[in-house]
Amino acid sequence: MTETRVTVVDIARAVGVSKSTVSLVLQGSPLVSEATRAKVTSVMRDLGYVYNRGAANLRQSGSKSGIIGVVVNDLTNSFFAELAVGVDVIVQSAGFVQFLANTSESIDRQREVIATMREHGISGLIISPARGTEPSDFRPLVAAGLPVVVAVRNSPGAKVSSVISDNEGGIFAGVAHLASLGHRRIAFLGGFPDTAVFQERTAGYRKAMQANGLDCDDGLIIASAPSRLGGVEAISQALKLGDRPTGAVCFNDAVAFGVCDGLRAQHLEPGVGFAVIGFDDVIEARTAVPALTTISVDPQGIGRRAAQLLLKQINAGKAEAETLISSVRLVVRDTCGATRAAAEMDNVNRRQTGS
Amino acid sequence: MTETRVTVVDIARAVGVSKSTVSLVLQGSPLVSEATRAKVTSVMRDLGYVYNRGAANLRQSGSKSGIIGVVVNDLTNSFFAELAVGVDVIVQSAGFVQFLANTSESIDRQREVIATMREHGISGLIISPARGTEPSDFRPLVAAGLPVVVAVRNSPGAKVSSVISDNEGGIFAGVAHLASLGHRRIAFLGGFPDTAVFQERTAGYRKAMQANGLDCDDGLIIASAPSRLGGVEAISQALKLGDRPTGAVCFNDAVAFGVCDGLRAQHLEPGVGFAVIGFDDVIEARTAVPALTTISVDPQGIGRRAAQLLLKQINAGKAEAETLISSVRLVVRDTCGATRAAAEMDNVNRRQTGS
DNA sequence: GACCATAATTGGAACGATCCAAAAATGTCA
DNA sequence: TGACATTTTTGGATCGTTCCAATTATGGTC
Repeated sequence: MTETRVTVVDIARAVGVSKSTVSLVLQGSPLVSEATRAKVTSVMRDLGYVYNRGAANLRQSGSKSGIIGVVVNDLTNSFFAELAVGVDVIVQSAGFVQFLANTSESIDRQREVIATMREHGISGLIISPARGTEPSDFRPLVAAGLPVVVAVRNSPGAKVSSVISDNEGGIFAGVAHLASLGHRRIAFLGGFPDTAVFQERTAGYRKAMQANGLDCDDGLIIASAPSRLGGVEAISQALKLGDRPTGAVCFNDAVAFGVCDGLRAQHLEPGVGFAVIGFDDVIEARTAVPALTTISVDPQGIGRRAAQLLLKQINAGKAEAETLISSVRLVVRDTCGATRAAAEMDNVNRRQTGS
Repeated sequence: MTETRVTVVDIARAVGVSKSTVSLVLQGSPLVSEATRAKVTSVMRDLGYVYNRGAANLRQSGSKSGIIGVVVNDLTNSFFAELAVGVDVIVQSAGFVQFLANTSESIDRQREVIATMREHGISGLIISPARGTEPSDFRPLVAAGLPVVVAVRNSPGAKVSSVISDNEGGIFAGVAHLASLGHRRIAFLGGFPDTAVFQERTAGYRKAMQANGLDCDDGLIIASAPSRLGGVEAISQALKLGDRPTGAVCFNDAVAFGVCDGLRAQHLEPGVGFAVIGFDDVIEARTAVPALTTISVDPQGIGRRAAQLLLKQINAGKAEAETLISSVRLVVRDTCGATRAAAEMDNVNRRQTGS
């Protein structure tokens, strides 16, 4: 029920020094004698003093508030939750705090959230932009000299740093794997074509098809919502093609799961009649049946690297826009047919019943 | 590259009014004329003005900073990620922002994080305390008049509000379900006994055993780490008992998955030779094979209610400590044997091969 | 046009810290 | 002891906003 909060002046009065001295203690200045420092800190503890950072960075020029804004588009997606944790690890150990907000893919909410963060004087921003974010949306931020790092979703054209995963390389590896298993007609399923991630992944697809001497028919690229439902739609469309594909790399794991659902509806078993590869390696990929072959990315690592990059820029005052590409790796499980082929070799009689 | 930030005085000068008038516009005061309001807002936009909230709540007595601190013990656990999202939904729609931090179950980190949040003048705190948090840890917070809501993990003895799930009722329902399937020896597996959650869940277990006329032998309660590994250990211990249990309710889903692993190691199939019920209903519970029967809680709902409770307290100035209990429900899937019993009835020949 | 009520505007003093130049205390040495 | 260097300490002034009392503009009425 202490109505009045304790300030430096209260401390100063109690100790018998000036507020300037207390301030110096607060900043750990070497100018203050050991004796007074001890007295001051002791009294601070006794009176239950809490530092008022708002008042502090009012005086301190610029915004060294020590707050890092983190904006993600979907925190319920464990991919982004991991990302946020990665950021937090670095940010906390650097003595900063994290301001986390969720946009739920809403541009409006994203705008509001960024505005509020700026009002609170964030020292930097890490953002996984909502779909439809324009490069120009970052303009006022960089103009104000605010360090910004874009994570996961690239924003070409915006003059900001970014940390993304190796979308092209990942899909390339997936396609190459299917080709090595003997597939000739390989589809790319899912994703919105108006996103940078889609562009990068289909680029990897095209390169891999060519590199493996396969026919790169654009009809084999079927866009859809990047969701389970989108996957169902994409595969049903793919199976209607004249020269049916025998396998597919998918935009992400959600699409891949949808593709598996769609295959079963057509009495095809993923990994037997049709090979499926996802992207992300979400938790369920491991535990699903059949387990999903997928491209594994390290969201926490991306978060950590984004945070490091941002801190570097904050300390450097103003650095060049820089792009980091986080490597990915193919995790072979059951839906691509590779393990199954080996198992069948082993015992022909297993698992006769479908459903 | 605009070195000097734009302030109300700049706006005032540009428009030709006093800073006080600009301030009134900022607060949406009805005292200012429509004409000037329009001019001011327009100039604010032109000059790219950003409101300095720090300076504002320096003047505004007390801390109506508009920041809600949220502390969770493990954000990588989707349960807590969902909780944070639930909080965010309410908090954002009320015009507040969320300050999210992760403690990774570290008391030290929790202390640091709370201290930093206070320095930034949070208006309230929602916390899922790290293991080992003492009720006395909340003392200075409530003493300072800071509204606090404890979520998920109760902290009996601390004079703070809390939102928890119906641990007792959930376990009661699980035990009752197993009893209705004919089980007589039912174990409770996993969890640290020194936590409030454990106490509540075992209380539900004991009540249900008695209510169903079953022998409530304390030897059937086997504690362990609340993890997959802990589950493996707990079940191996349970199977060594003289009068072996035929089913178990587990502390949480992670333990339940571990129990399934342990059963298979003993050539028992979950849901056939032994019934298993989890708690939480994490995402993997649905997709695992066999799918986990579990007590479903609604973490996002808990988050929302915690946020609502906190906002109520913030607005009310100072309210009584209040406890909300979020209801749970039993989700019957495969590991309890109920669906299997039905399926066997249907077709005796299905699924002969294990593993 | 004088009067009044109401509407709109305005300086200056806060808020709680930091910063700076300058003062006071302390130590050193001839 | 005095002169000087060095270590500690200290009053304002300041950051960008809100608050308050006081001032000025506006409109209506007789």
